Amino acid sequence: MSTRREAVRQALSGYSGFRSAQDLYADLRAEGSKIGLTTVYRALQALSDSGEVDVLRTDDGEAVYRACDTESHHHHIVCRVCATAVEIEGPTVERWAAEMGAKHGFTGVTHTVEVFGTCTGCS
Amino acid sequence: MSTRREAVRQALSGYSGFRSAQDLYADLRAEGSKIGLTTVYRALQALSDSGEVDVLRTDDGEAVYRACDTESHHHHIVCRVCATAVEIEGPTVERWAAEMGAKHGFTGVTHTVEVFGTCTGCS
DNA sequence: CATACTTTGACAACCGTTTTCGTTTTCGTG
DNA sequence: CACGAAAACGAAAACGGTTGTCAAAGTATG
Ligand SMILES: [Zn+2]
Ligand SMILES: [Zn+2]
Ligand SMILES: [Zn+2]
Ligand SMILES: [Zn+2]
Repeated sequence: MSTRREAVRQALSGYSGFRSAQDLYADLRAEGSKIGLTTVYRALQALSDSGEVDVLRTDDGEAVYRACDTESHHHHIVCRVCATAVEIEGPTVERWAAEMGAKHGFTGVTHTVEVFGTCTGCS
Repeated sequence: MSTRREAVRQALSGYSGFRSAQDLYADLRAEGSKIGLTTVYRALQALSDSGEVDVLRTDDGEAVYRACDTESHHHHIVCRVCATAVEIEGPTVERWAAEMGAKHGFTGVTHTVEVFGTCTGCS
């Protein structure tokens, strides 16, 4: 694990919500780092490949990242205002997705689930 | 409803799966239409605003559209190979999302759910 | 026709992301 | 420590999907 990648990981860990590559780049530069945008992208790609961070696309196509507490499969409920994310797990939705796949004859079924709302602090 | 917008809607209706703006543009030009790419984007935006088509983002950030059978809230199971989509509904997942929101004190809870797999024809 | 209003499409601009490529840093070895 | 190979780095250019611009074409109304 290179120093730069570690810096990106730490910058991301400082937030409880999702953060874009450009946000993280700005954060790191603001605190004096001489890191390049390219390296931020590379670090995030590597971290997401290894399952250490979650990635999702916003409605306008931007990729946002989050350092998750667990590497096992889970989902998030994200505040629309402050972007704070809470990790949620649910056998219910896992079972439901699998059943839906089986019911329609699909194999190798996966799913993406995101829940949005306004958190207690923001409402 | 202008002629162009109707043409886009029909081009989209011809498929059972999700289709990108550029795909639809190519389709229309291939069948002789002189439509411009800008107009395709405008038509899709209008159609999605009015709830007549569903939009989602692929993992690489491209927006894909689908003319849905119903305008009410529902989800899809999409074939990873041929992009055919089947509409699915489930009180289970709706209830689960609402419960998760309530449990963590979130208000105005919404959700996005996509299921992927390989359909019978492609596996 | 004349006028006002809307729709269209070629083209350029935009913006997040990826590629390129020359430089710097890191690391194993003598 | 010195050396060379390999990996990491960052600036700038390229890329690709999407959106903005603006003049031309279409449409309705009187
Ligand atoms: Zn909040
Ligand atoms: Zn799941
Ligand atoms: Zn298929
Ligand atoms: Zn739902």
